[in-house]
Amino acid sequence: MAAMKQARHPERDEITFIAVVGAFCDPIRIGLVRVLADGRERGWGELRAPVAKSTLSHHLRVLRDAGVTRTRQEGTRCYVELRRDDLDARFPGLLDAVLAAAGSDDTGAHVGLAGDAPAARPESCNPSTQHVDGR
Amino acid sequence: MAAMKQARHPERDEITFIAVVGAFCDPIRIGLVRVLADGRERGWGELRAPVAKSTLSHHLRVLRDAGVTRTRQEGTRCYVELRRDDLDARFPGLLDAVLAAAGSDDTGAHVGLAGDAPAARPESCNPSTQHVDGR
DNA sequence: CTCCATGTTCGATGTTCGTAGAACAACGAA
DNA sequence: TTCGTTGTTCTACGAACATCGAACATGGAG
Repeated sequence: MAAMKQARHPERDEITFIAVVGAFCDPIRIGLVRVLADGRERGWGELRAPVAKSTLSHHLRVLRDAGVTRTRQEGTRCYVELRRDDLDARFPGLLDAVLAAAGSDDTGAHVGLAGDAPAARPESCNPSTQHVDGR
Repeated sequence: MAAMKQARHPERDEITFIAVVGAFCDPIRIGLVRVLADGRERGWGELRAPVAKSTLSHHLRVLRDAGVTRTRQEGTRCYVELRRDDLDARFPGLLDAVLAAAGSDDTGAHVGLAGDAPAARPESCNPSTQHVDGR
């Protein structure tokens, strides 16, 4: 995989409030959480955020270390998903309230999935023009 | 009052998710919010936090600027209270979820009111009898 | 008016955070 | 093996932040 060592995820009981809230403090990370809010696992490559890949990797690490997401590796790819079950068990209602609040405020709207807003191209595997959009 | 200029509080509609979550990121501020969670207005002097008064002033300002608390001045004293109504209206369920989460984690436990906290204040006595009955 | 108590603001300091580019590591394909 | 893809880690830098002490401003008490 792109990562040599599989970062460890905190156990459910090791998830702390401060770490979780800290993870929610950044618009990029909130956007990522919102993208993952439907419960589906997403590939790294699907994620679209207006930052360098190293920065995106950093944010995903913060989310993972806080126990907000779970990262899985398969071949050269990484897949990320929300740890909704653990978060709901640890802090009941917190995730839902945060998602609702962020949604009503449209926080993190500049984060999305590959092929969304304008003319959503359902073409999944299309390695042609992979130009970095940037905004 | 101790403050020459009355800082303005954001209107309900001006409260943003990021500002609120940012205010919740610090243990001291979470402790303050927890102390105010019972809905009662508290005097500045009642608050007990392990920081310098200028630092406490700073944290109270962050909370106020974020729209989390409301500060009122009377004479030389300041009184602070939680803007629960506005927060609940703006972000339903968020405050309750945060309070529950912080409570279960005991985040900000080192913040309290005059006349309770078990440790760390052997000789708190001030000339002026600051006896607060407390709860 | 002159102290004194109460907070705010300013200046300084050390730390954390978000960000990006470059180097690196691991897997799949040619 | 060599190359291309995919992420992670390293390093660096500027901005933001938490913290404190000192100076200041305001209102009440004497």
